[in-house]
Amino acid sequence: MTTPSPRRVAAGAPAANGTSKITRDAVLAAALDIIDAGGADALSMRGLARVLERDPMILYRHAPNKAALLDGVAEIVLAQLDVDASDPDWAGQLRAVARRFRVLALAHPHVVPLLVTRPLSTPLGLRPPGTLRPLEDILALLTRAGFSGPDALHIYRALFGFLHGHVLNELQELVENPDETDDLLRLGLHRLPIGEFPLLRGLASVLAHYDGAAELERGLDILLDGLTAALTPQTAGPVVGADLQPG
Amino acid sequence: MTTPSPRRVAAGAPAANGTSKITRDAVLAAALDIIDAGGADALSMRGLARVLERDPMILYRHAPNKAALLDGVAEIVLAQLDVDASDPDWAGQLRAVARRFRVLALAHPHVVPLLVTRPLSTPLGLRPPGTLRPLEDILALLTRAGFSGPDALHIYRALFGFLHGHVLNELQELVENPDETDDLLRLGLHRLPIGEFPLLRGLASVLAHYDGAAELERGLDILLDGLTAALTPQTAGPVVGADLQPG
DNA sequence: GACTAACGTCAACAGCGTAGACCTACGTTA
DNA sequence: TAACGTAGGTCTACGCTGTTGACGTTAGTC
Repeated sequence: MTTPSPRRVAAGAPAANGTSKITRDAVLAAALDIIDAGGADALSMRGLARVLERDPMILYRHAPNKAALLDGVAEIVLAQLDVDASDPDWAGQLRAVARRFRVLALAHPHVVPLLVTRPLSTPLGLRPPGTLRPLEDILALLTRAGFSGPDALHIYRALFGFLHGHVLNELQELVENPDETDDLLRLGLHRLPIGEFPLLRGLASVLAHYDGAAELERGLDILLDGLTAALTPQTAGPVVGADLQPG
Repeated sequence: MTTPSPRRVAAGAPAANGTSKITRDAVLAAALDIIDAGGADALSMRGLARVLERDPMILYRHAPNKAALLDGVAEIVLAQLDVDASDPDWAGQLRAVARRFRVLALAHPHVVPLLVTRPLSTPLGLRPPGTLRPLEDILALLTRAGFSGPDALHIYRALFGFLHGHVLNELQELVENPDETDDLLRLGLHRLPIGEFPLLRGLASVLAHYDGAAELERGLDILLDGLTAALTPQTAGPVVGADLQPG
Protein backbone atom coordinates (compact mmCIF):
# COMPACT_ATOMS: atom_id res chain seq x y z
CA MET A 1 0.00 0.00 0.00
CA THR A 2 2.16 2.83 1.20
CA THR A 3 5.40 3.02 -0.64
CA PRO A 4 8.30 2.95 1.73
CA SER A 5 9.60 6.47 1.64
CA PRO A 6 13.26 6.83 0.79
CA ARG A 7 15.27 6.91 3.91
CA ARG A 8 17.40 9.87 3.17
CA VAL A 9 15.97 12.50 5.47
CA ALA A 10 18.78 14.81 4.52
CA ALA A 11 20.92 16.70 6.93
CA GLY A 12 18.69 19.21 8.66
CA ALA A 13 15.26 18.01 7.61
CA PRO A 14 13.34 16.93 10.70
CA ALA A 15 11.46 14.34 8.67
CA ALA A 16 8.17 13.41 10.26
CA ASN A 17 9.20 14.63 13.65
CA GLY A 18 8.57 18.23 14.40
CA THR A 19 11.50 19.66 16.22
CA SER A 20 14.12 18.30 18.50
CA LYS A 21 14.16 16.08 21.53
CA ILE A 22 11.21 15.27 23.59
CA THR A 23 11.03 14.87 27.32
CA ARG A 24 9.06 12.62 29.57
CA ASP A 25 7.26 15.67 30.88
CA ALA A 26 6.22 16.68 27.40
CA VAL A 27 4.88 13.21 26.77
CA LEU A 28 2.92 13.21 30.01
CA ALA A 29 1.60 16.71 29.41
CA ALA A 30 0.31 15.71 26.00
CA ALA A 31 -1.21 12.57 27.47
CA LEU A 32 -2.92 14.65 30.12
CA ASP A 33 -4.40 16.88 27.45
CA ILE A 34 -5.83 13.92 25.61
CA ILE A 35 -7.30 12.46 28.78
CA ASP A 36 -8.72 15.79 29.88
CA ALA A 37 -10.41 16.08 26.54
CA GLY A 38 -11.72 12.58 26.08
CA GLY A 39 -11.10 10.41 29.09
CA ALA A 40 -8.60 7.65 29.58
CA ASP A 41 -10.16 5.56 26.83
CA ALA A 42 -9.23 8.23 24.34
CA LEU A 43 -5.56 7.80 25.04
CA SER A 44 -3.74 5.54 22.64
CA MET A 45 -0.03 5.32 22.11
CA ARG A 46 -0.44 6.00 18.44
CA GLY A 47 -2.76 8.91 19.01
CA LEU A 48 -0.44 10.41 21.54
CA ALA A 49 2.46 10.08 19.14
CA ARG A 50 0.39 11.77 16.48
CA VAL A 51 -0.15 14.76 18.75
CA LEU A 52 3.55 14.92 19.49
CA GLU A 53 4.33 14.50 15.80
CA ARG A 54 6.65 11.67 16.55
CA ASP A 55 6.91 8.01 15.83
CA PRO A 56 4.79 5.98 18.24
CA MET A 57 7.74 3.98 19.39
CA ILE A 58 9.62 6.88 20.98
CA LEU A 59 7.08 6.75 23.76
CA TYR A 60 8.69 3.55 24.89
CA ARG A 61 11.90 5.41 25.53
CA HIS A 62 10.09 7.36 28.23
CA ALA A 63 7.81 4.75 29.71
CA PRO A 64 8.03 0.98 29.72
CA ASN A 65 4.42 0.60 28.64
CA LYS A 66 1.06 2.26 28.52
CA ALA A 67 0.17 1.48 32.11
CA ALA A 68 3.25 3.31 33.30
CA LEU A 69 2.18 6.23 31.20
CA LEU A 70 -1.18 6.32 32.93
CA ASP A 71 0.59 6.19 36.26
CA GLY A 72 2.68 9.10 35.10
CA VAL A 73 -0.39 11.15 34.25
CA ALA A 74 -1.81 10.48 37.69
CA GLU A 75 1.53 11.50 39.10
CA ILE A 76 1.82 14.87 37.41
CA VAL A 77 -1.68 15.77 38.50
CA LEU A 78 -1.22 14.70 42.09
CA ALA A 79 2.14 16.44 42.18
CA GLN A 80 0.23 19.70 41.92
CA LEU A 81 -1.23 19.11 45.35
CA ASP A 82 0.79 21.20 47.73
CA VAL A 83 1.01 20.43 51.42
CA ASP A 84 2.50 22.88 53.84
CA ALA A 85 4.05 20.53 56.35
CA SER A 86 5.21 23.40 58.50
CA ASP A 87 1.74 24.75 59.17
CA PRO A 88 1.28 24.71 62.96
CA ASP A 89 -2.50 24.35 62.53
CA TRP A 90 -2.65 20.78 61.33
CA ALA A 91 -6.41 20.60 61.06
CA GLY A 92 -6.53 23.83 59.12
CA GLN A 93 -3.85 22.60 56.79
CA LEU A 94 -5.69 19.35 56.17
CA ARG A 95 -8.77 21.34 55.35
CA ALA A 96 -6.81 23.42 52.91
CA VAL A 97 -5.33 20.33 51.32
CA ALA A 98 -8.79 18.88 50.96
CA ARG A 99 -10.06 21.99 49.21
CA ARG A 100 -7.10 22.00 46.88
CA PHE A 101 -7.61 18.37 46.10
CA ARG A 102 -11.21 19.02 45.18
CA VAL A 103 -10.25 21.88 42.90
CA LEU A 104 -7.65 19.70 41.24
CA ALA A 105 -10.14 16.92 40.70
CA LEU A 106 -12.70 19.26 39.18
CA ALA A 107 -10.04 20.65 36.90
CA HIS A 108 -9.20 17.16 35.66
CA PRO A 109 -12.33 15.08 36.11
CA HIS A 110 -11.21 12.43 33.68
CA VAL A 111 -8.06 11.86 35.66
CA VAL A 112 -9.92 11.06 38.85
CA PRO A 113 -10.54 7.44 37.89
CA LEU A 114 -6.81 7.08 37.43
CA LEU A 115 -6.12 8.78 40.73
CA VAL A 116 -8.29 6.43 42.72
CA THR A 117 -7.74 3.33 40.65
CA ARG A 118 -4.13 3.10 39.57
CA PRO A 119 -2.80 2.57 43.10
CA LEU A 120 -4.78 -0.65 43.24
CA SER A 121 -2.44 -2.16 40.69
CA THR A 122 0.84 -1.06 42.17
CA PRO A 123 2.42 -1.76 45.55
CA LEU A 124 3.30 1.34 47.52
CA GLY A 125 6.99 1.23 46.90
CA LEU A 126 6.62 0.96 43.16
CA ARG A 127 4.40 3.98 42.71
CA PRO A 128 5.77 7.05 41.06
CA PRO A 129 7.39 9.13 43.81
CA GLY A 130 5.23 12.13 42.98
CA THR A 131 2.25 10.10 44.08
CA LEU A 132 3.77 9.49 47.49
CA ARG A 133 4.88 13.04 48.12
CA PRO A 134 1.58 14.25 49.61
CA LEU A 135 1.53 11.23 51.89
CA GLU A 136 5.01 11.88 53.21
CA ASP A 137 4.27 15.57 53.65
CA ILE A 138 1.11 14.93 55.58
CA LEU A 139 2.91 12.48 57.80
CA ALA A 140 5.44 15.22 58.45
CA LEU A 141 2.69 17.72 59.23
CA LEU A 142 1.05 15.41 61.70
CA THR A 143 4.10 14.11 63.44
CA ARG A 144 5.23 17.69 63.91
CA ALA A 145 1.85 18.32 65.49
CA GLY A 146 2.60 15.58 67.96
CA PHE A 147 0.78 12.60 66.56
CA SER A 148 2.35 9.18 66.62
CA GLY A 149 3.28 7.58 63.34
CA PRO A 150 0.37 5.14 63.30
CA ASP A 151 -2.09 7.86 64.22
CA ALA A 152 -0.73 10.11 61.51
CA LEU A 153 -1.15 7.32 59.01
CA HIS A 154 -4.66 6.72 60.22
CA ILE A 155 -5.55 10.36 59.76
CA TYR A 156 -4.05 10.41 56.30
CA ARG A 157 -6.06 7.40 55.30
CA ALA A 158 -9.25 8.77 56.73
CA LEU A 159 -8.76 12.05 54.94
CA PHE A 160 -7.91 10.65 51.55
CA GLY A 161 -10.52 7.94 51.78
CA PHE A 162 -13.09 10.63 52.40
CA LEU A 163 -11.65 12.82 49.70
CA HIS A 164 -11.72 10.11 47.09
CA GLY A 165 -15.24 9.21 48.03
CA HIS A 166 -16.39 12.78 47.95
CA VAL A 167 -14.86 13.56 44.61
CA LEU A 168 -16.33 10.44 43.08
CA ASN A 169 -19.68 11.49 44.45
CA GLU A 170 -19.43 14.98 43.11
CA LEU A 171 -18.33 13.92 39.66
CA GLN A 172 -21.26 11.57 39.40
CA GLU A 173 -23.64 14.45 39.28
CA LEU A 174 -23.86 14.53 35.60
CA VAL A 175 -26.76 15.52 33.64
CA GLU A 176 -28.20 13.75 30.69
CA ASN A 177 -29.74 16.71 29.01
CA PRO A 178 -28.42 20.01 30.33
CA ASP A 179 -30.81 22.14 28.30
CA GLU A 180 -33.86 20.58 29.80
CA THR A 181 -35.40 22.71 32.50
CA ASP A 182 -37.35 20.02 34.25
CA ASP A 183 -35.10 18.35 36.79
CA LEU A 184 -36.62 14.93 36.25
CA LEU A 185 -35.83 15.09 32.58
CA ARG A 186 -32.44 16.69 33.07
CA LEU A 187 -31.24 13.71 35.04
CA GLY A 188 -32.95 11.16 32.87
CA LEU A 189 -34.89 10.01 35.90
CA HIS A 190 -38.09 9.76 33.87
CA ARG A 191 -36.75 6.54 32.42
CA LEU A 192 -36.88 4.75 35.73
CA PRO A 193 -39.74 2.30 36.26
CA ILE A 194 -42.29 4.53 37.85
CA GLY A 195 -43.37 2.25 40.63
CA GLU A 196 -39.96 1.10 41.69
CA PHE A 197 -38.09 4.28 42.46
CA PRO A 198 -40.61 6.71 43.93
CA LEU A 199 -38.27 8.30 46.44
CA LEU A 200 -35.46 8.74 43.98
CA ARG A 201 -37.75 10.34 41.46
CA GLY A 202 -39.14 12.59 44.14
CA LEU A 203 -35.70 13.91 44.88
CA ALA A 204 -34.96 14.97 41.34
CA SER A 205 -34.70 18.64 42.16
CA VAL A 206 -32.47 18.00 45.16
CA LEU A 207 -30.24 15.81 43.03
CA ALA A 208 -30.05 18.48 40.41
CA HIS A 209 -28.79 21.11 42.82
CA TYR A 210 -25.81 19.46 44.39
CA ASP A 211 -23.38 21.81 46.07
CA GLY A 212 -20.07 20.00 46.12
CA ALA A 213 -18.15 22.64 48.02
CA ALA A 214 -20.68 22.75 50.83
CA GLU A 215 -20.84 18.98 50.98
CA LEU A 216 -17.09 18.83 51.28
CA GLU A 217 -17.08 21.27 54.19
CA ARG A 218 -19.79 19.38 56.01
CA GLY A 219 -17.85 16.17 55.63
CA LEU A 220 -14.66 17.80 56.80
CA ASP A 221 -16.42 19.14 59.88
CA ILE A 222 -17.52 15.68 60.83
CA LEU A 223 -14.23 14.06 59.99
CA LEU A 224 -11.93 16.51 61.71
CA ASP A 225 -14.12 16.74 64.79
CA GLY A 226 -14.25 12.97 64.99
CA LEU A 227 -10.53 12.62 64.58
CA THR A 228 -9.65 15.20 67.21
CA ALA A 229 -12.06 13.57 69.61
CA ALA A 230 -10.59 10.14 69.09
CA LEU A 231 -6.92 10.99 68.85
CA THR A 232 -4.92 13.62 70.65
CA PRO A 233 -1.42 14.65 69.82
CA GLN A 234 1.11 14.05 72.52
CA THR A 235 1.63 17.79 72.70
CA ALA A 236 5.22 17.19 73.58
CA GLY A 237 7.92 19.23 71.96
CA PRO A 238 8.67 19.06 68.27
CA VAL A 239 8.83 15.45 67.34
CA VAL A 240 11.74 14.61 65.16
CA GLY A 241 12.25 10.94 65.56
CA ALA A 242 9.89 9.54 63.00
CA ASP A 243 10.59 6.32 64.79
CA LEU A 244 7.42 4.58 65.58
CA GLN A 245 6.54 3.39 68.98
CA PRO A 246 3.48 1.31 68.37
CA GLY A 247 1.81 1.17 71.64
CA MET B 1 -24.79 -24.83 33.75
CA THR B 2 -28.29 -26.24 33.74
CA THR B 3 -30.82 -24.89 31.37
CA PRO B 4 -34.28 -26.06 32.35
CA SER B 5 -36.12 -25.88 29.07
CA PRO B 6 -34.65 -28.23 26.45
CA ARG B 7 -35.51 -25.74 23.78
CA ARG B 8 -35.25 -28.34 20.98
CA VAL B 9 -31.73 -28.26 19.82
CA ALA B 10 -32.06 -31.66 18.21
CA ALA B 11 -31.94 -31.85 14.46
CA GLY B 12 -29.27 -29.39 13.48
CA ALA B 13 -25.81 -29.81 14.87
CA PRO B 14 -25.09 -27.13 17.46
CA ALA B 15 -22.20 -25.97 15.38
CA ALA B 16 -19.51 -24.35 17.47
CA ASN B 17 -21.90 -23.46 20.23
CA GLY B 18 -22.18 -25.82 23.14
CA THR B 19 -25.77 -26.19 24.12
CA SER B 20 -28.83 -24.06 23.89
CA LYS B 21 -29.73 -20.47 24.45
CA ILE B 22 -27.80 -18.14 26.56
CA THR B 23 -29.12 -15.48 28.87
CA ARG B 24 -27.93 -12.06 29.77
CA ASP B 25 -27.32 -13.32 33.28
CA ALA B 26 -25.11 -16.11 32.00
CA VAL B 27 -23.13 -13.64 29.95
CA LEU B 28 -22.67 -11.33 32.91
CA ALA B 29 -21.76 -14.17 35.24
CA ALA B 30 -19.06 -15.33 32.86
CA ALA B 31 -17.82 -11.78 32.50
CA LEU B 32 -17.66 -11.47 36.26
CA ASP B 33 -15.59 -14.63 36.47
CA ILE B 34 -13.11 -13.28 33.99
CA ILE B 35 -12.84 -9.97 35.80
CA ASP B 36 -12.51 -11.62 39.17
CA ALA B 37 -9.67 -13.67 37.81
CA GLY B 38 -7.78 -11.07 35.86
CA GLY B 39 -9.22 -7.61 36.27
CA ALA B 40 -11.26 -5.57 33.87
CA ASP B 41 -8.45 -5.43 31.36
CA ALA B 42 -8.65 -9.17 30.98
CA LEU B 43 -12.19 -8.95 29.68
CA SER B 44 -12.48 -9.01 25.93
CA MET B 45 -15.54 -9.73 23.91
CA ARG B 46 -13.81 -12.50 22.07
CA GLY B 47 -12.39 -14.03 25.22
CA LEU B 48 -15.78 -13.91 26.88
CA ALA B 49 -17.36 -15.60 23.90
CA ARG B 50 -14.68 -18.25 24.02
CA VAL B 51 -15.56 -19.03 27.63
CA LEU B 52 -19.21 -19.26 26.70
CA GLU B 53 -18.37 -21.36 23.67
CA ARG B 54 -20.33 -19.08 21.46
CA ASP B 55 -19.71 -16.77 18.59
CA PRO B 56 -18.45 -13.40 19.80
CA MET B 57 -21.29 -11.62 18.09
CA ILE B 58 -24.05 -13.09 20.23
CA LEU B 59 -22.86 -10.86 23.03
CA TYR B 60 -24.27 -7.94 21.13
CA ARG B 61 -27.71 -9.47 21.39
CA HIS B 62 -27.50 -9.02 25.14
CA ALA B 63 -25.64 -5.74 25.46
CA PRO B 64 -25.26 -2.87 23.03
CA ASN B 65 -21.51 -2.70 23.56
CA LYS B 66 -18.69 -3.55 25.88
CA ALA B 67 -19.26 -0.58 28.16
CA ALA B 68 -22.79 -1.73 28.82
CA LEU B 69 -21.42 -5.11 29.67
CA LEU B 70 -19.11 -3.60 32.25
CA ASP B 71 -22.06 -1.71 33.67
CA GLY B 72 -23.89 -4.98 33.85
CA VAL B 73 -21.11 -6.61 35.81
CA ALA B 74 -21.11 -3.75 38.30
CA GLU B 75 -24.85 -4.16 38.49
CA ILE B 76 -24.94 -7.85 39.33
CA VAL B 77 -22.37 -7.34 42.05
CA LEU B 78 -24.08 -4.36 43.61
CA ALA B 79 -27.39 -6.14 43.37
CA GLN B 80 -26.08 -8.53 45.99
CA LEU B 81 -26.06 -5.72 48.53
CA ASP B 82 -29.19 -6.17 50.59
CA VAL B 83 -30.76 -3.33 52.49
CA ASP B 84 -33.46 -3.95 55.04
CA ALA B 85 -35.51 -0.81 54.65
CA SER B 86 -37.86 -1.87 57.40
CA ASP B 87 -35.22 -1.96 60.10
CA PRO B 88 -36.32 0.49 62.82
CA ASP B 89 -32.71 1.07 63.83
CA TRP B 90 -31.55 3.09 60.89
CA ALA B 91 -28.01 3.63 62.11
CA GLY B 92 -27.60 -0.03 62.86
CA GLN B 93 -28.88 -0.92 59.43
CA LEU B 94 -26.49 1.46 57.75
CA ARG B 95 -23.67 -0.11 59.70
CA ALA B 96 -24.77 -3.53 58.55
CA VAL B 97 -24.99 -2.36 54.95
CA ALA B 98 -21.50 -0.93 55.23
CA ARG B 99 -20.10 -4.22 56.48
CA ARG B 100 -21.84 -6.12 53.73
CA PHE B 101 -20.52 -3.73 51.16
CA ARG B 102 -17.00 -4.24 52.42
CA VAL B 103 -17.36 -8.01 52.27
CA LEU B 104 -18.71 -7.75 48.76
CA ALA B 105 -15.81 -5.57 47.69
CA LEU B 106 -13.25 -7.92 49.16
CA ALA B 107 -14.93 -10.81 47.41
CA HIS B 108 -14.65 -9.01 44.07
CA PRO B 109 -11.70 -6.66 44.37
CA HIS B 110 -11.31 -6.30 40.64
CA VAL B 111 -14.87 -5.11 40.32
CA VAL B 112 -14.37 -2.23 42.72
CA PRO B 113 -12.88 0.05 40.08
CA LEU B 114 -16.00 -0.54 38.03
CA LEU B 115 -18.23 0.10 41.01
CA VAL B 116 -16.72 3.47 41.77
CA THR B 117 -15.91 4.49 38.23
CA ARG B 118 -18.69 3.45 35.90
CA PRO B 119 -21.24 5.85 37.38
CA LEU B 120 -19.02 8.72 36.29
CA SER B 121 -19.87 7.94 32.70
CA THR B 122 -23.60 7.52 33.05
CA PRO B 123 -26.30 9.93 34.22
CA LEU B 124 -28.35 8.63 37.10
CA GLY B 125 -31.40 7.78 35.11
CA LEU B 126 -29.51 5.70 32.60
CA ARG B 127 -27.78 3.44 35.07
CA PRO B 128 -28.81 -0.17 35.32
CA PRO B 129 -31.70 -0.31 37.78
CA GLY B 130 -29.88 -2.80 39.97
CA THR B 131 -27.32 -0.11 40.67
CA LEU B 132 -29.97 2.25 42.00
CA ARG B 133 -31.78 -0.26 44.15
CA PRO B 134 -29.59 0.23 47.25
CA LEU B 135 -30.02 3.98 46.92
CA GLU B 136 -33.79 3.77 46.78
CA ASP B 137 -33.85 1.30 49.65
CA ILE B 138 -31.69 3.46 51.86
CA LEU B 139 -33.85 6.45 51.10
CA ALA B 140 -36.80 4.35 52.21
CA LEU B 141 -35.03 3.32 55.39
CA LEU B 142 -34.19 6.89 56.28
CA THR B 143 -37.47 8.52 55.41
CA ARG B 144 -39.21 5.89 57.51
CA ALA B 145 -36.88 6.87 60.33
CA GLY B 146 -38.16 10.41 59.99
CA PHE B 147 -35.51 12.11 57.91
CA SER B 148 -36.46 14.54 55.20
CA GLY B 149 -35.71 13.60 51.63
CA PRO B 150 -32.72 15.89 51.26
CA ASP B 151 -31.27 14.75 54.57
CA ALA B 152 -31.72 11.14 53.60
CA LEU B 153 -29.92 11.79 50.37
CA HIS B 154 -27.16 13.55 52.22
CA ILE B 155 -26.71 10.59 54.53
CA TYR B 156 -26.67 8.17 51.64
CA ARG B 157 -24.00 10.18 49.91
CA ALA B 158 -21.90 10.49 53.01
CA LEU B 159 -22.11 6.77 53.65
CA PHE B 160 -21.28 5.63 50.16
CA GLY B 161 -18.62 8.25 49.70
CA PHE B 162 -16.98 6.97 52.84
CA LEU B 163 -17.50 3.38 51.80
CA HIS B 164 -15.98 3.85 48.38
CA GLY B 165 -13.04 5.67 49.89
CA HIS B 166 -12.52 3.05 52.52
CA VAL B 167 -12.65 0.15 50.14
CA LEU B 168 -10.24 1.82 47.77
CA ASN B 169 -7.93 2.38 50.71
CA GLU B 170 -8.13 -1.17 51.87
CA LEU B 171 -7.56 -2.67 48.46
CA GLN B 172 -4.47 -0.59 48.01
CA GLU B 173 -2.72 -2.52 50.67
CA LEU B 174 -1.05 -4.85 48.36
CA VAL B 175 2.22 -6.37 48.81
CA GLU B 176 4.99 -6.60 46.32
CA ASN B 177 6.62 -9.71 47.65
CA PRO B 178 4.39 -11.62 50.04
CA ASP B 179 7.05 -14.16 50.97
CA GLU B 180 9.43 -11.56 52.27
CA THR B 181 9.40 -11.32 56.03
CA ASP B 182 10.85 -7.86 56.35
CA ASP B 183 8.05 -5.34 56.10
CA LEU B 184 10.14 -2.82 54.25
CA LEU B 185 10.89 -5.31 51.55
CA ARG B 186 7.40 -6.75 51.47
CA LEU B 187 5.97 -3.42 50.48
CA GLY B 188 8.78 -2.55 48.13
CA LEU B 189 9.47 0.50 50.24
CA HIS B 190 13.19 -0.05 50.03
CA ARG B 191 13.06 1.30 46.52
CA LEU B 192 12.12 4.75 47.70
CA PRO B 193 14.83 7.40 47.69
CA ILE B 194 16.14 7.03 51.17
CA GLY B 195 16.37 10.69 52.05
CA GLU B 196 13.03 11.72 50.67
CA PHE B 197 10.56 9.46 52.39
CA PRO B 198 11.87 8.89 55.90
CA LEU B 199 8.48 8.85 57.61
CA LEU B 200 6.89 6.57 55.08
CA ARG B 201 9.75 4.12 55.32
CA GLY B 202 9.57 4.24 59.08
CA LEU B 203 5.96 3.18 58.99
CA ALA B 204 6.57 0.04 56.99
CA SER B 205 5.44 -2.31 59.73
CA VAL B 206 2.31 -0.29 60.42
CA LEU B 207 1.50 -0.26 56.73
CA ALA B 208 2.00 -3.99 56.54
CA HIS B 209 -0.53 -4.69 59.27
CA TYR B 210 -3.60 -2.88 58.10
CA ASP B 211 -6.83 -4.02 59.71
CA GLY B 212 -9.56 -3.09 57.28
CA ALA B 213 -12.46 -4.23 59.41
CA ALA B 214 -11.34 -2.18 62.39
CA GLU B 215 -10.68 0.83 60.22
CA LEU B 216 -14.18 0.56 58.80
CA GLU B 217 -15.71 0.49 62.24
CA ARG B 218 -13.73 3.49 63.40
CA GLY B 219 -14.83 5.41 60.36
CA LEU B 220 -18.43 4.40 60.86
CA ASP B 221 -18.29 5.54 64.46
CA ILE B 222 -17.17 8.96 63.41
CA LEU B 223 -19.56 9.18 60.50
CA LEU B 224 -22.69 8.01 62.24
CA ASP B 225 -22.01 10.07 65.34
CA GLY B 226 -21.39 13.10 63.20
CA LEU B 227 -24.54 12.56 61.18
CA THR B 228 -26.78 12.07 64.19
CA ALA B 229 -25.35 15.18 65.77
CA ALA B 230 -25.92 17.28 62.68
CA LEU B 231 -29.27 15.93 61.57
CA THR B 232 -32.17 14.74 63.60
CA PRO B 233 -35.16 12.87 62.32
CA GLN B 234 -38.44 14.59 62.83
CA THR B 235 -39.26 11.95 65.43
CA ALA B 236 -42.92 12.15 64.57
CA GLY B 237 -43.77 8.59 65.38
CA PRO B 238 -43.56 5.85 62.79
CA VAL B 239 -43.47 7.71 59.56
CA VAL B 240 -45.48 6.15 56.80
CA GLY B 241 -45.81 9.13 54.56
CA ALA B 242 -43.11 8.32 52.08
CA ASP B 243 -44.70 5.09 51.14
CA LEU B 244 -44.83 3.60 47.76
CA GLN B 245 -47.64 5.76 46.48
CA PRO B 246 -46.33 8.95 45.03
CA GLY B 247 -49.30 11.13 44.32
C1' DG C 1 -48.48 -20.29 4.22
C1' DA C 2 -46.81 -15.62 5.22
C1' DC C 3 -44.78 -12.46 8.21
C1' DT C 4 -42.11 -10.91 12.17
C1' DA C 5 -38.79 -10.92 15.49
C1' DA C 6 -35.15 -12.77 17.70
C1' DC C 7 -31.04 -15.58 17.53
C1' DG C 8 -26.77 -17.15 15.56
C1' DT C 9 -22.86 -16.89 12.17
C1' DC C 10 -19.41 -15.07 9.16
C1' DA C 11 -16.11 -12.04 7.11
C1' DA C 12 -14.14 -7.75 7.25
C1' DC C 13 -12.40 -3.20 8.91
C1' DA C 14 -9.79 0.00 11.29
C1' DG C 15 -7.30 0.48 15.06
C1' DC C 16 -4.63 -1.15 19.02
C1' DG C 17 0.02 -2.25 22.16
C1' DT C 18 4.40 -3.53 21.57
C1' DA C 19 8.61 -6.92 20.19
C1' DG C 20 12.49 -6.84 17.34
C1' DA C 21 15.60 -5.10 14.29
C1' DC C 22 17.96 -1.35 12.60
C1' DC C 23 19.97 3.32 11.95
C1' DT C 24 21.88 7.68 13.58
C1' DA C 25 24.13 11.03 16.70
C1' DC C 26 26.83 12.01 20.53
C1' DG C 27 29.81 11.84 24.75
C1' DT C 28 33.48 9.28 26.60
C1' DT C 29 37.51 6.95 26.66
C1' DA C 30 41.71 4.68 24.57
C1' DT D 1 41.92 10.28 16.00
C1' DA D 2 39.50 6.04 16.41
C1' DA D 3 36.58 3.03 18.79
C1' DC D 4 32.87 2.34 21.49
C1' DG D 5 28.72 2.46 24.35
C1' DT D 6 24.39 4.43 24.79
C1' DA D 7 20.35 6.82 23.98
C1' DG D 8 17.13 8.41 20.73
C1' DG D 9 14.56 7.69 16.75
C1' DT D 10 12.37 4.85 12.94
C1' DC D 11 10.22 0.97 10.52
C1' DT D 12 7.94 -3.38 10.05
C1' DA D 13 5.21 -6.85 11.64
C1' DC D 14 2.36 -9.78 14.78
C1' DG D 15 -1.57 -10.90 17.10
C1' DC D 16 -5.17 -8.94 19.17
C1' DT D 17 -9.19 -5.68 19.87
C1' DG D 18 -14.48 -3.74 19.39
C1' DT D 19 -17.81 -3.41 16.19
C1' DT D 20 -20.49 -3.14 11.37
C1' DG D 21 -23.26 -5.06 8.19
C1' DA D 22 -25.00 -8.72 5.67
C1' DC D 23 -26.81 -13.19 5.80
C1' DG D 24 -28.98 -17.41 7.50
C1' DT D 25 -31.87 -19.94 10.75
C1' DT D 26 -35.54 -20.72 13.94
C1' DA D 27 -39.98 -19.90 16.68
C1' DG D 28 -44.22 -17.89 17.27
C1' DT D 29 -48.43 -15.48 15.48
C1' DC D 30 -51.78 -14.35 12.23
